[in-house]
Amino acid sequence: MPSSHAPVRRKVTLIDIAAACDVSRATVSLVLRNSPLVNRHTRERVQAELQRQGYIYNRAAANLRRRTSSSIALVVNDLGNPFFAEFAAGVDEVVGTAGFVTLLGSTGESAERQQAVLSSLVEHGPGGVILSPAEGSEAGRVMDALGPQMPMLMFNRELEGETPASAPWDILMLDNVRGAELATEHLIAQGHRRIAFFGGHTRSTPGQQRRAGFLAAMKRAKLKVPGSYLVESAPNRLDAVRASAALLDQDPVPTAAVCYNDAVALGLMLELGRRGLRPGRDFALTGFDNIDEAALVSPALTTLATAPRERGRQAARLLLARLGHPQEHGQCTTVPVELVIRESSCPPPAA
Amino acid sequence: MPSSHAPVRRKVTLIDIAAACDVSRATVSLVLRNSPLVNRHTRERVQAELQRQGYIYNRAAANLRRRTSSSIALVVNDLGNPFFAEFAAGVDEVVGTAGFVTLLGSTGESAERQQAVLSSLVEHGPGGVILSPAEGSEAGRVMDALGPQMPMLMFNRELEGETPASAPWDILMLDNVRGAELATEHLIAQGHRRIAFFGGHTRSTPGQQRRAGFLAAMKRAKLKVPGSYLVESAPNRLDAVRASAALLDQDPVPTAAVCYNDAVALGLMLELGRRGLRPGRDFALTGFDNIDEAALVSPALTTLATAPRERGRQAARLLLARLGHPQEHGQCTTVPVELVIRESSCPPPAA
DNA sequence: CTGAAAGCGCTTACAG
DNA sequence: CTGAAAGCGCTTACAG
Repeated sequence: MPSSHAPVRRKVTLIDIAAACDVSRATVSLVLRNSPLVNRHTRERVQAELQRQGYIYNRAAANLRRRTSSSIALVVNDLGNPFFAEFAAGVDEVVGTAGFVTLLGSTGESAERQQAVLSSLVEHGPGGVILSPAEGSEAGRVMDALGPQMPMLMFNRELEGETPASAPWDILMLDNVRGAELATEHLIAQGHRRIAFFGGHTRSTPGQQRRAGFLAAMKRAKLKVPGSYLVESAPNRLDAVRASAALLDQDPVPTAAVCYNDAVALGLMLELGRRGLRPGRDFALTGFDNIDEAALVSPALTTLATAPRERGRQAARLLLARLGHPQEHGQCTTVPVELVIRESSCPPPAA
Repeated sequence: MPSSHAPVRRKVTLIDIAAACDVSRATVSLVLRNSPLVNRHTRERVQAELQRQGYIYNRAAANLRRRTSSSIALVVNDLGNPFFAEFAAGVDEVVGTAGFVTLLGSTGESAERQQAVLSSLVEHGPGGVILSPAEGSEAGRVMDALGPQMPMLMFNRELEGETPASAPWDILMLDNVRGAELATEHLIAQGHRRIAFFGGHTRSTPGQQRRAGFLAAMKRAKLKVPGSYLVESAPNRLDAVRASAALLDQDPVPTAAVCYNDAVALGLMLELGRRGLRPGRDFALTGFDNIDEAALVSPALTTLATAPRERGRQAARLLLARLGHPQEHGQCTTVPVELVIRESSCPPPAA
C-alpha cells in the first residue's frame, strides 16, 4: 500500500531540453536512444543541451510508457552469510551488466518476513524475481504475493506445498545428493567405517539432500549408520560447537563426519581441538561450500566447492533469458559440485 | 511474444477495479491509501475487488505522479567482503522497514565501474544514495553522475578532490584513528616496545587514519617506529600471508603488530604458525573489525569492534532523515569503535 | 462522499 | 527528418 515518501526537487526533463533546442520532445526522445532518424546537426545540438542542463533520464517514466521493466528483485535469507553474499554479488554483476538494476530484499530466514518483502518488491515492478526461499515458505503464498505472471527463479531450496501447474518457475539447485555422496565415498576410500553426518536441519531441502547422498553412499558400501550418527544443528559455527557433544560423546564414537557445510565443520574442528583431538589426524571431516576459510584453516578442510558467486551469475542469466518467454518456465538446473580434497579428511587413526 | 494458447493476462489496474465496482479511479485510489473520505460500504466493496482481481499497486506510476521516490541506492565495493555484506544487510533492514526498496550496485573497488553504476542507478530515481566509495573516486565525478540535488551519504571513506560547497553530503566514518590508538596503547601496556603496523594500503582513508592513530600512540609513548615497521598489503588474508615475510624477516624483529584489519591479522597468524611461532605467545597482534572469526580462531583475536550491520542501519537512518531536508547536508558522524581484548595480544616473550 | 479532468516524464504510431 | 497527440497507471485539486 502507498505510504508517504520523500519529495524530490524539480528535475530537468525532456521538455526543458526540447524548449532550449526549439525542437519537440519526440525529437529529444529519439536522440536519447540514438535513433538514426534525427539528423546529425539536430542530434548534436540536443546532446550538448542534455549535457549542459545535466539531464537525467527518468527510466521509471519510460518503463511506464513502454510497459517494460529494468529491474530484477533478489531476495535472499541473509547477506551476513557469505554464501548468500557471494551469490548476491554474482547476481548483481550480471543484472547490472544487462542494464538492469537489482532490487534487494532479505528475509532473515523468516517466511513471514519473506511475504512482506515480496509484496513490497513486486510493487516496484521488477521484470522477474530471484528467490532463495526462507525455510518453510509455501508455493501458494509466494504466488499470492507475486501474481501468476512473474518470472521467477528459485535458488538452493524448493518451495513447500503444491506447485501450481499453471505457473511453474525455474529452479537452480546444487547437486547436494551427489556432493554428499562424493564426500562420503572419499572418507570410505580413506578407510573409515564409522562415519556420521553432522549438522544442518532435516527440514531444509539441502539438508535432506545431503543426508540422502550420505546415506546412499553408506548403503552402497554396506556400512551401518546408527540413528545417533545423524546429528542436527543450525547451519552455523556457533550452534555446531554446541551440537558437537552429541556427536562425540558416543560409544563407539565415529572416526569421521560428513558435515552439512563448512561453517558446521569449522565448529566441529574447534570442539575437537578443545577435547585435545586433532582434526585431520585423530578425526576426519569434510565440509560443504568451500568458503575462503576452508583453504586457510589448519588443517585445511576437505569440502565441496559450490562457487556461489558463479551460481549467482548463472541464476541471473537464467532469469534474464526467461524474461521474454513467460510460457517456457519450469526448467530445473542442477549444478554439479566439486570435491576439493585437503588435509582434514585423513585416514582413520587405526588404519 | 505470448502464444495463442497461453494469452498473457494484462495487468490489473485501478481502471479494472473501478469498472468492476462501478466507481471512479479516484475512489479506488483513495481506498488504497485508506482515506477516511470513502464510505465504509464502498471501501469494503473496493477492497474485496482488489483482492479478487489480484491487484498489484504500481508504485512507479504513483511515484511519477507524486514526484516522490521509494528507493534508496546502495553502492558498495564488494559484497564478498563480510564487512560490506553486513553493512548492506543493515542498510536494507532499515530501508525496507521504512517502506523503501534498496537498489543495489557494486563497484569491485573500481572508480570507473562506480561511475557506470551510479549513472545507471540514478536513472531509477532513488531518493538518496549510500556510497562506500571505491578507492580513488573523485567528488567531481560522483556529482556529475548524481546531480547536485541528490541526498548522499558517504560511508567509510572520503571522496578525493575538492568537495563542492554547494552540495556537501553526509559522512559516516569509523573512528579509525582512535581505534588504532586503543590497540597500540593496549600493546604498549602489555609491555611491547617494538611494535609494527601491518597491512592495508596507505592511499585509502581508513589505512591512513589507522596508521596515524598507531603513530600518534607510539609517539606519545616515545617509542621509535622504523620505516620498515610499516608494511603494506592488500586488505585481505591472502595478500597478508605474502606480505608477512617483509614484516618478520627483520632484525630486530617486532614483538607485536597492530594489523590493518582482522583479515590481515589472520593472514599474519597463519604465516606465524608456518614459521613455528605461536601467535598470542611468541608474537602479539591485534585486528580491526571484529569479524565472527576473530572470536573463534585460536588464539582468539584482540580487535576493534565496528559493528558493520549496525553501521548499515545507522547509515540508512541518517540518509532517510535527510530526504526531506536537502539543504541541511554536510553532517559528519564519526562512530567510536570498541577494543575487544582477547588472547592474541599477549605480553612480549621476554617480559 | 464521489467523479471528471489534468498531469507526472516518457514513447510511439501517425502525419506531414 | 520533425511535430502533435495519445497514453502508460497513478494522484490530486476541484466541483458537485
